[in-house]
Order: sequence, then C-alpha cells, then structure tokens
Amino acid sequence: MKTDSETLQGDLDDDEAASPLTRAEKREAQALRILDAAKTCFVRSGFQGASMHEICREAGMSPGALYRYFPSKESIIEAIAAKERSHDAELLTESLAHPDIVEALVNSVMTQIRVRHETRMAPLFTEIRAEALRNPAVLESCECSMRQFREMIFRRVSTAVAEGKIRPTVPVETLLPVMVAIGEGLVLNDLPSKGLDLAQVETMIRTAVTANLRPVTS
Amino acid sequence: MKTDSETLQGDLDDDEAASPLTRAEKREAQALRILDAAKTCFVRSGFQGASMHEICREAGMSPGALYRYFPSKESIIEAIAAKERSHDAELLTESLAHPDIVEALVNSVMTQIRVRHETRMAPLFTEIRAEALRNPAVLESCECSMRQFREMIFRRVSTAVAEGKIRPTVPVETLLPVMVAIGEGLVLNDLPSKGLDLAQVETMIRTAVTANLRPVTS
DNA sequence: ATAATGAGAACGAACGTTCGCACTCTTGGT
DNA sequence: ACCAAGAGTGCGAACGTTCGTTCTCATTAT
Repeated sequence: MKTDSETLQGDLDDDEAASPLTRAEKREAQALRILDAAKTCFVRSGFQGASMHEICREAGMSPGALYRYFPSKESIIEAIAAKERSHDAELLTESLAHPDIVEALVNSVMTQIRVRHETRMAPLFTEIRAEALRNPAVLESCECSMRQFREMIFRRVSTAVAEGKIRPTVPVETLLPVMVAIGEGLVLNDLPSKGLDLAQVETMIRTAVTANLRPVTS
Repeated sequence: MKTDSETLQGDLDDDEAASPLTRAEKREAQALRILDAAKTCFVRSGFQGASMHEICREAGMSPGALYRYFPSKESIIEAIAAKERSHDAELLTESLAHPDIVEALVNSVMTQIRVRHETRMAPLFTEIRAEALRNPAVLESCECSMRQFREMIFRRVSTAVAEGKIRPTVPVETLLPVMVAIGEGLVLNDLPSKGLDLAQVETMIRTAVTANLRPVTS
C-alpha cells in the first residue's frame, strides 16, 4: 500500500485538487476494501457461514473500524448483491448489442458464463440465489436484475417479431422466463470449470435459441 | 395421532405379527418425523439459518429426544441430501423409460419441474446446491446424483447415436453436462410458480432438445 | 480543540450439543 | 401373576462456544 507517501502529501493547504486522496475518497476506498474482503469470505464460506471476524481479518481491519463503514452484516450483503446486479445489467447491455437477435442472445449467455468463470464469481451467484429465498432485500436485488434482463430482451425480441424477422415457437411471455432460467442454469454450473469446450457449448445454445426463435431466412 | 390406541394394543404376548408397531418401526417413524420437520425448517430458513431448536419445535420434540436419533445437525443435512438423491434417481429411471430418446429427455425435465413444484421442494434444491459448495458430504451426494443422471442418459444417448437414430450437434461429452445444467436451471427457477404454462415450456424444451439431437426422420 | 478513524476487549444473545433425571416399555426370575 | 432390573426414550435446563455488535480508549487529521 502507498498510504504512507500519500498521507505525507496531505499537509498541503489546497482543499481540492492537490491532495491525492480527499476524505470522501478515502472512505470510499475503505468501503470498497471491505466489500472485496467480504466477497472473498462469502464465496469461501457462504453468507451465513462467514463471520464478521473472518471478514475483518480478510480486510485487515478491526471490528470497530469495519462498523464505521457498514452498520451491519446484512448491509454488506445487500451492498454486494446490489453491486453484482448493476454489474450484470451493464454486462448485458453490452452483450445484447449485436444486431442479429439470435447472436445477441447467444452472446449474452456466453459472456455471462465466461465472466462468471474468470472472476470466480459463479459460487457467489449460487449463494445470492439461495439467500434471496429468505432475505427480502437480496430478493429485490435479484428480481430487479431479472426484470431488467427480461425487459431488455423483451424489447429486442418483440421488435424482431413485429418486423417479421422471427416466429417464436411460444408466446414471448413464456419464451423469456424460460430462456433466462436456462441461462441461469448454465451460469450456475460453471461449465468451463468442468473442462467443457465453450465453443461446443455455444453451438448448443445457438442451436436451441435458433430453433425456438425460428428466424425467417427466406 | 393414533399413538394412544396403538400403545394400548402393545400388551399382547405375541412378538412379531400382532403388535402394530415394533420398536424398530417406532424408531424409524420418529427419525422420519425429524427429517420431515428438518426439511420444512431448511426450506424456510436455509441449512445454516435453521437452528436445532427450530427443528425440535417443528418436530414437537425436545433437543434431548432429537439427539437420540441423529448425532448432529450435519448428519440430518446429509440424511436429507441422500434421501433427495435416491428419490431423484428413482424419478429419473421412471421418466426416462419412454422409448423415444427425445421424448424421454423432455419427459425427465418436465417431471422434475412438476414434482419439485408440487412438493414445494424447489427452494430445498437451491439450498442443497449452495451447501454443496462447502459441505463435502453434500457435495458428494450431489455429484453422485449427477453422475447417475449422466450415466443413465449417456447410455440412452450413445445407444441412439450408435443406431444412427440421432446425429447430435456436439459430442456426447459436451451434450450431457449442458443438458443437465439447462434442466437444473429450469427446475430451480420453479417456473410454474411464476404462472407459466407448462405445455408451452414443454414445447420449448422439446424444440431445443430435438434441434440439438437431430433425430434422423427419413 | 474537535471530529474522524482505528484497535481490540467485551457484551448479550443464540448456537449446537450434553447432562441428569423421570418415565415407559421389555424381560426374566419367582 | 407379579415385581425388580435394565434398557429405551423424552424432557428441558444448562453447557461452552461463537456470533454480530458495541464500547472504550488511543491515535490521527483538520
């Protein structure tokens, strides 16, 4: 850490521009440190299994210090769930950008699988899903995320239907939840960790999506 | 409960046939009562969230009594996980019986979805998946179950391939884990609880499976 | 001087589990 | 037929531990 050199520079008279870390920035950095440590612990031991002392140790911080930033364990869980949600939404927006509807959907799923695996966040996803079963705040985060997913996809799909580009096998109301559920199953299972070839997985997904959307090629 | 009338009949001299409940049967019945209560509590509060006192209350039993039947909380969790596993295997054997490979697979998934929903065990499934992330005994139960799944399906699929009845888009090694993952996603999302029409869900699954197995119709 | 921050001991509550005791069966000698 | 003995079972208080959280006090920055 470069905290030492930074704090040594803090004795300048300037209020805003010169100091490398304002108070608010420091607070935010500490909060982030806690969230990162908590995420590590939650992945390792689960939301209920990880103790505050464990999180403190991971963050290199005393309980007294940690509680200056988060009022409770639940608030940490909620903060993490919310952060994951916004991150997911961001990711989906990008990966849905492909002009072809089928490729956009395949792309979304594959991106999620890849990112979850690379960041080792697949277990956290499982954990959040389980926690959502009984923690209303986390449930709301999940539902909000899913709602965003469905709305974004809904627009794309229903536009494509209206333009006569696809003729789905079932109504959109069924199509979306089922596709989201399938995507979730694929993400949760962390297929790359089982040594599966992602290119082949992609082939299967593309085949399944194409068959159900039935794009009009003629 | 009819325990009163049953214990009144216990004063017969006969050893085997007459008494409605032998000692061993009583023990088993009590153990079952505990497992049922525990399952209810685990669905409500999670494996880690549910306390032994909560389980005792649900089972109408004191801690001292409960511990005569199970030596620890973990042993209860393992017993439940193992029971779910054998139940699932049984269910799969039945639902895979259909002579047509595509229908057998569709049937399996739909049966799982239906049964999980009707018995309200979809949350427990999520819980078990999360617990498997850090409890080795539960993980083994899950893996064993999945292995059985894959082996049973593997036999069916590879036979069909050998007979030239299907020409899958990808090798069986990829096909099976992906299909299982998709099935899992569908099951733990508990689609019927979201008001989805199961017939339409079935259509989608059949379409996806057909497209990926590519049965030779000619 | 004052506010912000951190360390770490300590708190009450709740946890999984054990203990001691009472009660109910089964059993075998009389 | 009856009773003493012993095993099986149930109860609920209590155990030691660990939990999330708070408190007190020092240190640092303004």
